[in-house]
Amino acid sequence: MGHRLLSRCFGFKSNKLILKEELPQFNSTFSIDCVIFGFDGGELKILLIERNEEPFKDWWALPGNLVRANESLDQSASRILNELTGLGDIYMEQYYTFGDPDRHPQGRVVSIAYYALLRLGGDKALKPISTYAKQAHWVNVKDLPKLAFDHQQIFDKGLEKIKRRIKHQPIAFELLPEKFTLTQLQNVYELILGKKLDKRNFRKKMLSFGVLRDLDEKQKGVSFRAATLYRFDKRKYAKLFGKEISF
Amino acid sequence: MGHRLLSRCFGFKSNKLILKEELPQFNSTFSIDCVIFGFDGGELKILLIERNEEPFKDWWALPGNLVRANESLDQSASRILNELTGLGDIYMEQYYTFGDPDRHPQGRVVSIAYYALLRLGGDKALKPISTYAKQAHWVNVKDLPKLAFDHQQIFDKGLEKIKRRIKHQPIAFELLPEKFTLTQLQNVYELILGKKLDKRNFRKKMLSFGVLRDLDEKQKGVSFRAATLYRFDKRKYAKLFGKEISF
DNA sequence: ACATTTACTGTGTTATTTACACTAACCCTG
DNA sequence: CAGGGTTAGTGTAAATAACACAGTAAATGT
Repeated sequence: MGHRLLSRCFGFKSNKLILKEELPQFNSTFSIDCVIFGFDGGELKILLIERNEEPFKDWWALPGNLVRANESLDQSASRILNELTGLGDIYMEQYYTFGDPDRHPQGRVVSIAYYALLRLGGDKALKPISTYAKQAHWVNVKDLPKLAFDHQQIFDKGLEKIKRRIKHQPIAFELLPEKFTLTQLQNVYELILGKKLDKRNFRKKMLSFGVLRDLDEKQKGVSFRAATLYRFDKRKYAKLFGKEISF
Repeated sequence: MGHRLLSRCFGFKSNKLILKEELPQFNSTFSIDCVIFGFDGGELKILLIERNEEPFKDWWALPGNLVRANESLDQSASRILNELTGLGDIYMEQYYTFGDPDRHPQGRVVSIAYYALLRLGGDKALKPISTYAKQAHWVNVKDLPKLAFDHQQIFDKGLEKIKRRIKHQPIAFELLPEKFTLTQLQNVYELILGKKLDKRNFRKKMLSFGVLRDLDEKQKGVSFRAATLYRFDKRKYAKLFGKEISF
């Protein structure tokens, strides 16, 4: 068992009393919780599950799970997302770890939080749910139900993080289809930053970074003037090295 | 024991094979590692310990320890810092969690990383070291030895984080004494950002934020023209709400 | 053709950033 | 006490970025 090794390697004396007090591993574990943001062209949503197990049975919660013995934290987060959505190769980022001793009513569970960003195609089906959840739903971030555990806090911090990040990093594109219009891009910024932006200034600035490729192609299937489509050009972005995008 | 409860609450079936594969808590725990930055007026340093235990006996490492059963992560980080330096009420911030399955040779140890910022008075004695370390030293960040475990990676990420943070948040003052000169403040920015800044522009911008109080007092004990002393004014900073400092 | 809806465009004003070099004050030494 | 050494302290002009603001163009549907 691990405690002997661990106590030695961290220099604790092998006094059982001290061990019981100091070492948490007999009654603890770690999990991943994910704030999975999705954008469907109009609303910013996150994926919530309805729990089918105690504690917090029937409550809504962030998708999460225990970390397996042989997977890294990033792998674990990807797996959780994949198990729910069937998707892989999704942008995810670890942003904070929550570890209050009493955040979980049944033991010490330290939870490492990730956010994910993806685009919601109209037909994106969720995979069948595993036993611990009854169902999963995309919920508008402006209309969240009460959440289990400290998940409201985890969500709040996640939203705060992407607010900061979108100002300097090209993460908005993760929420959009490959081809998008400038208006859609502006929508993403406005939803995440929580404020209206001036259209002309937004377009001027965004184009000035030189990271968008004009596709010479128009939007289709809209009942009004079609907008031109753009694509985010990773090569051009890489060449910005040093210069920072800033909103 | 916790596994039963935990497996239930996360919806795993109580099948021992599955448990062994999926649940890590039998051979795992979590620790805190701290990048403790100190500024002595000239150099930016971090506190390293020389390990006295396997693995990595005799290597230099970041101060760290296991999290105790009843303390929060923040409390644990503060305790580790206090045990080494005797100091309390120090600025600390959690910034990333490292959890590769093989980052620790003797078991799964997920480590939550914190950075701390403090000023080094000339006479700041370190406390006697506990059994797991032979000694602790302040080491210039430009001259770090090879570090144990993945501690180089943990340090790198910590430095990266304070680089970002110092641009928008008033953390530089944590590294300085209460009364400081503008030149000292500029030194801190230059050391952390890793580049020279223009003196006149720096002073102009810094003063324009209106968060420094001119103390009508001069530096003492220098063998040249004495500079005026300033203090960071938290009240004035609080009133900036919304407006952001930016370098 | 007309109404409706969204795409698209430019300029003047103000604030911020940048680049840049000399004098002032103080200490120390001879 | 004069002069050398060292750091403190100061201003301006030019370039760039930020901001406020409104009307025409293009496509669709009736």
